[in-house]
Order: sequence, then C-alpha cells, then structure tokens
Amino acid sequence: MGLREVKRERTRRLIADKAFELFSDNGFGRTTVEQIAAAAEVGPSTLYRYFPTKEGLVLEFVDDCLADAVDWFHQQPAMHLPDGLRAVIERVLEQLERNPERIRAVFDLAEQTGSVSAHLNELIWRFRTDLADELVRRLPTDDPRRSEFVAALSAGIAMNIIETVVRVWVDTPDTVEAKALARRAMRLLCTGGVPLPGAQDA
Amino acid sequence: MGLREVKRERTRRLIADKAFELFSDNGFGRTTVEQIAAAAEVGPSTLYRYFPTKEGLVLEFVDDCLADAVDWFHQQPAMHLPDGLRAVIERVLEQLERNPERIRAVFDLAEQTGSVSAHLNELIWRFRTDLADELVRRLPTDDPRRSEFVAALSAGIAMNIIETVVRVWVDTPDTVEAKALARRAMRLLCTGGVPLPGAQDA
DNA sequence: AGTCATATGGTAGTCACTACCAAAATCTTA
DNA sequence: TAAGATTTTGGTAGTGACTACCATATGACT
Repeated sequence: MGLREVKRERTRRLIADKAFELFSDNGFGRTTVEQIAAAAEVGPSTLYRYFPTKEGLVLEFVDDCLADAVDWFHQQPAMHLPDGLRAVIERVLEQLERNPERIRAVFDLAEQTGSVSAHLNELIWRFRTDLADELVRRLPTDDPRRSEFVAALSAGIAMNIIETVVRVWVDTPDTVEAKALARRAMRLLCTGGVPLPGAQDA
Repeated sequence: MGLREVKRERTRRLIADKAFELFSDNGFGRTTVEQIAAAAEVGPSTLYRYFPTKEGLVLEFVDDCLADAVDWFHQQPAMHLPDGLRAVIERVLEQLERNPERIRAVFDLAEQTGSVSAHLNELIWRFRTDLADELVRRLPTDDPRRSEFVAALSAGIAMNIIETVVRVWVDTPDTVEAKALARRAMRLLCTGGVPLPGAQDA
C-alpha cells in the first residue's frame, strides 16, 4: 500500500472522528461542515470528496456493516432459507458489535436529529431491498411473483429483527449481547410469542 | 367554517397540486420551491408556512393516512392482538386507496429521489413506533421489557406487510386490490409460506 | 530530476430553509 | 357599517449545505 492510500485512510478517519466529537459536543444541527473541516485541518471541498453529505459522515460505519453482510451472504452456499436469514441477521449484528460506541453514538444522533434518522432509515431500506434481491435467487423460479413477494416479506422480517434488537441493545448497558436478543426474537416469532396478524388464535 | 379556513384549505391544496405537477413534469430535483410558489401564486414564505420542507409537500398525504390509522386504532376497543394488527393494516390500506394516483406519484418520486425516499422511510418508522406504543398498552404489564419487545416486533411485522403490499400494489395496473394482497401476505406468514429465521424446518 | 496522475484548497454560485417586519385580508364588536 | 383586534401574507436579509471549477501542491514512476 503506497503512501497515498495511507494518507487517504488517515484523513478519512480523522474527518469522521472530529465530526463525531463535534456532534456529541455541540449537537448535529449546531455543527457546520466548515467547523468539521477546520477541526480536521482540511478544506470543505476535501471533506466532500470523502463523504457525500453531512449525514453520510455519521452513517458510513452502519452502511459498511450492512453492505458487508449482503456481500457475505451473497457468497454463502445454498442453505435453507430460515438458516440463511438467521445467518445474515447474526452477521450484521457481529459487524455492528465490532464498534459498540460508534453504534450508540449513531443511534443517539438519529434520535435527536430528523435528517440523520431519515438517512438511517433510508440505509436500512436499501439493505432490505438488497437482501430481498439476494433471497429471491434462492427461491423457486416457477412463480416469480410469489417468490418476489415472499423474498420481500422475509427480508422485511430479518430487517425488523435486526432493527428491534439493535434499538434495545443500544439502550442497554453492555450486559446484554445482541445475538442473544436476536435469538430471543426469533424464538418469539417461531413459537407464536409474537402474534402474527390475522392468525386464528392469539 | 369561516372564509379564512376555506381559503387556507384551498391554498394548501393548490400548492400541493402545483408541486406534484411540476415534480412530474421536471423532476423533483429540477424544481425549486420558488417555482412551486410562483405556480401557486403565493410567496415562498407562505409555502413554508403550509409545508415544513420540500419533501413534506410530497409526503403529506401518506403522513395523514398513517396518522389517521394510529388515531383510529387508539380508539378501538380491546381485541385480540392478531385481529388488531390485521385491522390496522387494513385501515392504512383503505386510507391509502382513497387516492391511488397520489400514492403512485409519491412512490415514483421516492424511487427517483433519495431525499424523498429518506423522508418516506422516516415517516414509516414513526408510524411503526407509534403503533408499537399503542400495542404495548394492550399487552400484559407484568414483564414490561418483554411486552415492549413483543410490541416492537409486532409493529414491525405490520409495517412490513403494509410496505411490501403497497410497493407491489403501486407497481401493478389497478387490477389488484391492496387488501387482498395483504390477506395473502398474512396467510403466507401464518402458514409458514414465508420462512421465519431460525425455524427448525423450511 | 522530470513527468505524470492524483489530491487539495479556494472561489463563486445555487438552493433549501429561517427570522423578521410591514402591509393586506379577515374577523369581531359596538 | 366603522373601528379595532387578529391572522395571513409577501418581501428582505441571511445561514448553511452542497456543486462546479481551477490552480496548485503532493506523492508515484522512470
């Protein structure tokens, strides 16, 4: 790896770190990108070469985790769908757990700031569609409509579990591990602990 | 109702209609709020008194539909949760179906424009949390943690069904009705047609 | 050292959005 | 209906995110 890439990596990290620092000190809305650029000792135009938007500064890590999980799943061999879903869910949580403070910071910012929350939800939505695309490849092709429908619903359920687990997890002092929560969620769903709409009995 | 409110209502509709017109003609990104204000023959400051953001112009109808459904559910008597979930889902779809062209336009814009999609997802997320708050009131209070968890997952599932159904519905020539799709989704979920993650058999 | 590719900082500009104020329209009451 | 109170409106000035563009600086290669 040449010096160029080393520097690029360093600058990128520096910008993101300074950004989180300023956001947590002064709040997202009361921090300007100029201030971030100044703190990282780069020009604003450089900052925008690294990050697409102010919100992107916050969400890059989450984006990477989700993208990684989709890639990873893409390379997995064929397996039964329930196992596959469980595997992606756990993969995402493992990725996120690599940096718990960052995740907490992200969700704190999202809770306080509408535009961050919106971009986060957008990210999540994209993950869901990517996952659905991946799932549909593993479903029978005789009735494409049905398979797309099933894939979309399945991806939604996986996403739902991840999202719910993470939200609980970030609000919890670090005694709980995300994967245990996820397993609990899956058990609740499979055993009827969570009521499915339209089911005959409660 | 005084003349004031009549005019307010008229102006509000006029602005939104002109906005959709311009967006569909020139695209969201290539339309400025000044142009919209000019087309509706009001000043930009007036436009901003009616709508919070450019995206809000697009999403007001969806927002109203979701808000209505939460309100409506809030007033419903106690019922078994599966029936309740089914009821909210159908209520939302009924509301949305009141104005199919608008919904299609909204989702078209969301597909083309990131910021619209982000705001839409944000709206959906808020609906999900509101619904979860409502559900938790109807669950046992002996283990609040568990009830919150179940409520969040249930609300997510309901939202998932609504979202999936609507996305299919807007892409479909109007031969299909949303409620029928929703019932199909519910049946798939309850009968194991959709694989639940971690289930023992596929 | 010299040349090439890329990274950087700065400038100028667009546009969404806010705060504020004076004028116009509507409502109220005598 | 006239006068006053209240709400609605349009305009001005400004902030800040973001883009396009260009000249300069910096690391890469021979």
